[in-house]
Amino acid sequence: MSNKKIQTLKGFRDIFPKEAKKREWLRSKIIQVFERWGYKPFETPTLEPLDLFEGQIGEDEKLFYKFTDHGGRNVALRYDQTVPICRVMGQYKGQLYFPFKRYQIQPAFRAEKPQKGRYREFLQCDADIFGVKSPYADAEVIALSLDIYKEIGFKNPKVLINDRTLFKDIPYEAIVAIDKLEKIGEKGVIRDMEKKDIDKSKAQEYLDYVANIEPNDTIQIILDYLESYGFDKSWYEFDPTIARSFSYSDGPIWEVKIKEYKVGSVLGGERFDNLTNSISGVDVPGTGFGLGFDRTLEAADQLELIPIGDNNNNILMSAFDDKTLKKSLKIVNKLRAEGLTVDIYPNPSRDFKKQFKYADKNGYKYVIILGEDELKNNKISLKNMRKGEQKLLDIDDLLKILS
RNA sequence: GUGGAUGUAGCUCAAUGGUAGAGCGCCGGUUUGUGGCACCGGUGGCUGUGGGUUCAAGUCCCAUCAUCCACCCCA
Repeated sequence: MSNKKIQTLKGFRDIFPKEAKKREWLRSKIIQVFERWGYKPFETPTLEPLDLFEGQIGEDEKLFYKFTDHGGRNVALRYDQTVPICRVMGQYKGQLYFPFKRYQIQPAFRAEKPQKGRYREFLQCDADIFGVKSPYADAEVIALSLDIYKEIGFKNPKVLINDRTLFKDIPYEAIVAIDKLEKIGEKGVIRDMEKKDIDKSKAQEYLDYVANIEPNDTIQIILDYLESYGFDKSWYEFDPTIARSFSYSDGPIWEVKIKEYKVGSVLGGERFDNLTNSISGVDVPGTGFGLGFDRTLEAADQLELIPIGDNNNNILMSAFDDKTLKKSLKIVNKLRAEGLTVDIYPNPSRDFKKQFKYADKNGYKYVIILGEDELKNNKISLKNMRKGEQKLLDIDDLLKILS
């Protein structure tokens, strides 16, 4: 094997047609729901000044894809969509009318070690409401979170909801540890806290405190909202142990999990009233979520929710030689105008073997043969690849049969 | 960043330290205008890379790179 072989970078993927089709399906489902809820599409640049992200997202700056551009500026690839959209909120303040609802579907880049359900370039679908402090805004985006999973076809999605204000007296390190309760258990959480120099007794105290937290008014409003909207009770739950260790979240926080998908949560959301201010000095409250497209896709795929796109009605027009091709093109044009999918073999050859094989490999149902004989008689032959039958037809009959 | 597993043909994998193989794929033929099935034939490799041990290394040792998994963190 040559050592000159160039391959995709770690954590980056090539997406083949079969996979791309699935992604297309899911993407359109998600957009459909966003649009139905009145959210408007938005896009931000792939590259931003490094300063935008640094300091806003956790303390671990190593995860940024950053470099110096040709003008000597420190730049970073889009790390998430929340921070850039907050930049937008500040930058265009006078031009925006609130409440402002937008959705955004773009790749994000994180230089993490890849593993299952985790890539260095991954697609995120964000939706946020800006300019509304009320918990009803949180309730809306949480309901939206669930509605998307409903629309995709999941039977057991569940949104776990909590409020960061309930944790006001607990240090950040403890919150991070408690967030892992479900995964590592009580003992694990306490061990984790001890590692971060929290007293064992203090750790236990925090844990007990969290276990006994009662839902506050905000949570209650959200839960009522979800119930009124008509979601099944098993689809949402107050969970004081979810913590989403985002440094910028400061109100309701939530994540969506899929019962059968063990990799992790597929969506995470939070209120971030101070983020816009800390980026641009302008006060704009916000709340919303980031949906992990790749994980959602994996989960949907695992549960076989994605319809298998078939080429059942797809057609291959064979190509015989220069003369017949002229006529073939006219026919192909007509068929496509009827909305049919017609592939034409891109290399005319009297040897049809390859062309039929090509049709078979691509799962096409029909092959139209227009060779010397057909041209002479002003007809075409239509072969049904499933049945193996072949008929000699007039052009008009062909149109009738196929459309 | 930490820990573990694995790197052999295009793919999935074999090969007690002793001549590198199979299945699938691909190409050709049985069919010079017909795929999928069947049969026949063929193409295929510096065993990830670099060192070391040995008469002899795909196999043992070290390093390095890559992939996967877990942790960390997150989607």
